[in-house]
Amino acid sequence: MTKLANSAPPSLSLAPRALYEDVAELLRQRIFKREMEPGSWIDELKIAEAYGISRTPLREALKVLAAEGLVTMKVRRGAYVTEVSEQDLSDVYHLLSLLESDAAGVVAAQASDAQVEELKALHKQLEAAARPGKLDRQSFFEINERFHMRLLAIANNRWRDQMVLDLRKVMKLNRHNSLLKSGRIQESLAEHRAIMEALAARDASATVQRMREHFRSGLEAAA
Amino acid sequence: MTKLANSAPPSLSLAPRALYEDVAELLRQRIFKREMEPGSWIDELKIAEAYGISRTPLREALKVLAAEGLVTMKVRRGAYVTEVSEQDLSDVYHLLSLLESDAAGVVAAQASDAQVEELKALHKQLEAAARPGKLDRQSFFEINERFHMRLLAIANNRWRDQMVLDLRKVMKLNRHNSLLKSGRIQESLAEHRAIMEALAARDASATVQRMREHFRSGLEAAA
DNA sequence: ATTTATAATTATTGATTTAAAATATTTCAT
DNA sequence: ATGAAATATTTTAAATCAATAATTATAAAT
Repeated sequence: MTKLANSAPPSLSLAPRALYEDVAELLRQRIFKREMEPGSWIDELKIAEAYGISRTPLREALKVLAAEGLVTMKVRRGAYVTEVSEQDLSDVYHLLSLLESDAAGVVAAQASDAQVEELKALHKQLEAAARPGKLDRQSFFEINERFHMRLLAIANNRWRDQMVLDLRKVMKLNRHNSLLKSGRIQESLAEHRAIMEALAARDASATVQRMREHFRSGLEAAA
Repeated sequence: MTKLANSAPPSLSLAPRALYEDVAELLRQRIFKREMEPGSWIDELKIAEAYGISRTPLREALKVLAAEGLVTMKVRRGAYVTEVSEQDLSDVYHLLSLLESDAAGVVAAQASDAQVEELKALHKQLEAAARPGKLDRQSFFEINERFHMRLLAIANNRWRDQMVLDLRKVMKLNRHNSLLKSGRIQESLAEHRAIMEALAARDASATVQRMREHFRSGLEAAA
């Protein structure tokens, strides 16, 4: 059984977290791993007992997950892992595309030269990871993820960051959750290249457009 | 003192709500009315006592408000009403503009004729409420709100709905929260007219564009 | 005999109370 | 005036109590 009690000396931990935060993170991971399946009810008593905690922090954690959309609460019935329909998936993907494309436009328009250089460097790593004959899928996915996250950070809107984070969590509820199919790495790279070009040219509307297409391709590939 | 206990017969209430939901709504309203000011700490004991409830449902309510961005939680320090900076306000407004404009585009492209007629009818009411000499500000604001909400509903993306709802709540934290200044009702009406035209013509990109401009004008007027 | 409806039981969530841990404040000594 | 220790306040967690929904069993009717 997973040990949950904060056994580390509290004085040493710089950013102490409340128990309900830990529980929320633990449940998140279990949900993503499909150890808890969409549609299945969450038995408070059982889980609290399994983790050796009381129901109070667990219930608070469930409220947090409900706000993220990962679980759904029914009054007097409890919480169950949210089921996402194909429609939901498409809707969420649409919003991710909208938000991240907008972020890309903001970056093209307002980022410092140093920040654009930073993205260029990440893109270069991406090219390297996808070099024909030396393709490293794992690296490619990781760097791709970093690129998107760094772009968002540079766009500098904490409210959007939070929304994108939550939406990505919902996407993870789906079996075919990857935003990037392994079959189309070269296509994806080409799209990234186009985005990078527009970004370097400080052409905001072109950047937005190309990021949208990047997402559109991703969805079609997933369907 | 506000009475909180669900004294109504449970069997009669069609959608029974948990106590923490009621508490969350109550706190929301108090925050919006500035009875609780941004930056001020929330004393769990005092509030629980004042409402005649225990701290547990109050704490669960605070988790919900935290997810909405209305309160901020600090470990071992408790919760305080979120302070929104000018930057935050501008960021949130930007996202509202992005999301609602996108929704307008979706409606232009996919709504049924009946749904467009519905919006036309609302717009007609708006025109009536703003008729020179017979201007009814209160009505205008209400109908305007209904129009935007109906548009969102027709766009039919529950995830976006939720995000817009939360963002609007954050906007309300600000003193100058109105998305529509009373000084520019005629301008606002003209913008609405332009949106309605593009919508009726089923011109999605024009609809998006004009909704964006509508929001842009709103922000400039607020600054 | 089978199916449906109703009543009683059981299990689970919702809320309160109580106990423990951490932080902030105050007071006293240097 | 500054710093340390003690006190008080406040949050966090656990345990207890209450209310509601789900289930099962029983009985009646077709």
